[in-house]
Amino acid sequence: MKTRTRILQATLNLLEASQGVGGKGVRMSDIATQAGISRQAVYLHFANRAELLIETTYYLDRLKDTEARLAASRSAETGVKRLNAFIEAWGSYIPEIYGTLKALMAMKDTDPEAAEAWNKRMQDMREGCEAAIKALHRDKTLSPDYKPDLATDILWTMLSVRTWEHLTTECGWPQTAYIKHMKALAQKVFVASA
Amino acid sequence: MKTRTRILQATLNLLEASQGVGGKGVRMSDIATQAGISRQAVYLHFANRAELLIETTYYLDRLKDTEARLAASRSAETGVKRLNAFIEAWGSYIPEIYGTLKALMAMKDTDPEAAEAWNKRMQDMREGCEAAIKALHRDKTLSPDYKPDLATDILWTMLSVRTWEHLTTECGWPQTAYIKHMKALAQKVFVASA
DNA sequence: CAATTAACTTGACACCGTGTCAATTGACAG
DNA sequence: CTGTCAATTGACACGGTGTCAAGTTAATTG
Repeated sequence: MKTRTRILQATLNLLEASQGVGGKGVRMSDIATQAGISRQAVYLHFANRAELLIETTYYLDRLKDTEARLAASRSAETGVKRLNAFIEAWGSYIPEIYGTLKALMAMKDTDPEAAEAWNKRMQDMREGCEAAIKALHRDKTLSPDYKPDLATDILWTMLSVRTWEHLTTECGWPQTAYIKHMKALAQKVFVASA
Repeated sequence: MKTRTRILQATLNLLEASQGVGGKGVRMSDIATQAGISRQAVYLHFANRAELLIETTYYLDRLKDTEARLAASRSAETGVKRLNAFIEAWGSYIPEIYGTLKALMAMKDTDPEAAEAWNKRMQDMREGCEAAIKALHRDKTLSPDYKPDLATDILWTMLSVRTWEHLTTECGWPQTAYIKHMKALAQKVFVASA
């Protein structure tokens, strides 16, 4: 296994682990140790912490095959099915990548590159929301209370990582409840009542 | 003006200002300079950065008279009015305290005392949500789709600082839109359709 | 008036984590 | 044998927090 990959994998392991327990920041030296190399050697592969974190998210995407997951929602026939499939896909994806996303979120406040990477990811996610809302709109099943743009903003916010974090961590919802209630809520809010 | 108060006021000014522009962390030395004293002197009044931040939030509460604001929602006759009054009161309060809350949020990830202070605040806020939902429940106007506990969780999440942050910063909603749409959304989700 | 006390100042320093640099080692390839 | 690549070691700068000791200043009090 290439050293670069070992570093990425080590980062992933540590972010995953620290998220559950202490939650305190994973250091470059921790990552190096876990990867079995010296701290300085990490910098032979990644310019800085921000770059490493960003590359780790790409590595994760490859591992989890993000694209394939979202394909399901794209092929749904009706707008309602598409909305549900998207919530299911994205909602199930969050817990798998949460550790890494959390580190990126923390970093975006101080590092402009991290902020950009984060924004790009969230913008991609927004497109998924927009597509689901537009599918409803074409089906004439979008609630007349909302124009597509507004509905997209609200859905995007509902499905944000922060919202997931709040419901599962602060409210203690199990993952299954999150998916279930989010689907129901989206239905109630966005789908025109028959 | 007592030095302690000057420090608190300086902290407030800087948090308010940095939130709008750079957003980068306000340092102890910045606060000291702004208060017109030496960096070390700050530690004569506050044990550490976390304590200073926490005390600053209390200072803010006193300045803004938080209690009085929430009184309005408590005196509403109907559940629906209470819900609206609470959204109005809390929703208008957030932008006034956002700078300070943001600093506290950032700190809670590393400092256990800050985490506790944050949780306490959010728990207080949750009580406001719970009271509004219970008022709906007593009026028999709570949507049959939700038990009070579940509705409280959802309202609490909807009105969280993170949600406000997302809608105003990421989606670019003006404050007026935030209040308007939150009221409408809460109505739609929680109030039983006549 | 002299002594004390509280609030603050200055300068120095330890600790941590990030990032950099120079010199060195070991392995493998032509 | 020589060059090169990947990694190692040790040292160091920087920024931010927090601590400590010694000195100043002004008000308080016997």
